[in-house]
Amino acid sequence: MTTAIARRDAIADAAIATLARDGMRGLTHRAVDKTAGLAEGSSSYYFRTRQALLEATVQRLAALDEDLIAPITGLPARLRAEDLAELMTGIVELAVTEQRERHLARYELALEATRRPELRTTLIGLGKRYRVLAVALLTAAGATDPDRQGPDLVACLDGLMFDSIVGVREYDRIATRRSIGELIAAAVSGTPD
Amino acid sequence: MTTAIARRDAIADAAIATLARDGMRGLTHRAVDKTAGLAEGSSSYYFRTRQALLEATVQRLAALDEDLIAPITGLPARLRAEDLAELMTGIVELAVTEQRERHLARYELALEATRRPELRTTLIGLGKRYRVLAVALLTAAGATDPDRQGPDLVACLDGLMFDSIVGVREYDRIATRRSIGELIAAAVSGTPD
DNA sequence: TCGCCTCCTCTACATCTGTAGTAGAACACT
DNA sequence: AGTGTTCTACTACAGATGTAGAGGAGGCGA
Repeated sequence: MTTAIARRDAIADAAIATLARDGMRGLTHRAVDKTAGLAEGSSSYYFRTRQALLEATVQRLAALDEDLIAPITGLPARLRAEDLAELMTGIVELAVTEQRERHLARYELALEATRRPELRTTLIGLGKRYRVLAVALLTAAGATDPDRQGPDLVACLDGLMFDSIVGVREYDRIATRRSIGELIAAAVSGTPD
Repeated sequence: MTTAIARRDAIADAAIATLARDGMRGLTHRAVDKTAGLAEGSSSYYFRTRQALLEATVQRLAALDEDLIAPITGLPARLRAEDLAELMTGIVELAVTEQRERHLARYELALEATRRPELRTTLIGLGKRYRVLAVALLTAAGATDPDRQGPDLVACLDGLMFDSIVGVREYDRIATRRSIGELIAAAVSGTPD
């Protein structure tokens, strides 16, 4: 049975890779089979409908991200703004380099979720996870209005990532570090209302 | 002849609507015909291949955005940060309400451009347009490093928009206005290096 | 060894899609 | 009016796709 789960994960991983490479249009059972190196019909057997395949893919995506988020949740109650900026820069850097594929798939699925409620609930959960984390971190860093600034920060970082991932702008760690530092500094020593 | 251009624009508009409603997967010649209220085969006649249809769609998108950008370029050399924030808030508000459809299509095409160089060049041009404008506006507002902060600001605003457009977060003008004000304030009175 | 059951692969099939050819309508010009 | 030309719409067709069922390989218990 553990093999079946592994097989399902492998298929979901192949779906992520296919999604990143060929987009939503290229995501077919047959393409996933090929990417996974499995016999034709395999993904169609494990996920009988395309909808089921998509749901498994978002869930896999959420699980992968969870592995990244979990270690961070247990941070100290107080945090220097510089350390927070460094942490965020690391996350962004990872996203636009090693995990580029995963995030491309996430953007594809985010758009698809516009039309599929079942995907939306999973993605909303994942988004909330990030936002709660950001609020906690900004609170620990002494932000002026973390409940608003947390979600904003997540959205801004995602925008910067999107730009680096789909745009031409090549990634520049120094500039990114400075930009993120500015964002966090604005939240921490922001103009109080 | 002017009719032919109008017809092409109408088809491209229908393609944008189709893209927003059904995604890249739902963008077929037949679906565009139906959305445009034209006879089957019309879009296939004007844009023989799907690639041609996609190219026309991004170009139409760029033209529509240009109508929005052009009036702003002739702004005064000096600008108060508050006025800039107000301007940007207006643009974002427009994007997430009336122009939601258009921006959904833009995100779809941005992802597709990952795989199609012909789309990429047009979208890159459009992105540059926005970035140059942002640099000019931030310069006029007295930002500390407009060449970096301009593109950053565009990316951040796009991230906020993406969140409002595909996410659950319902749009809140007051909060958005405050967030954008903070972003601009950070750029203007930012920590000098 | 035999029979059974689970898991997987292969195959079938109806439908959809991209693309291009063909025929007719509208129009301009003589 | 007649004729040629351009524009538009319909149709054809090969290939891809979603989905599901049939068949077999391989293990497990008796």
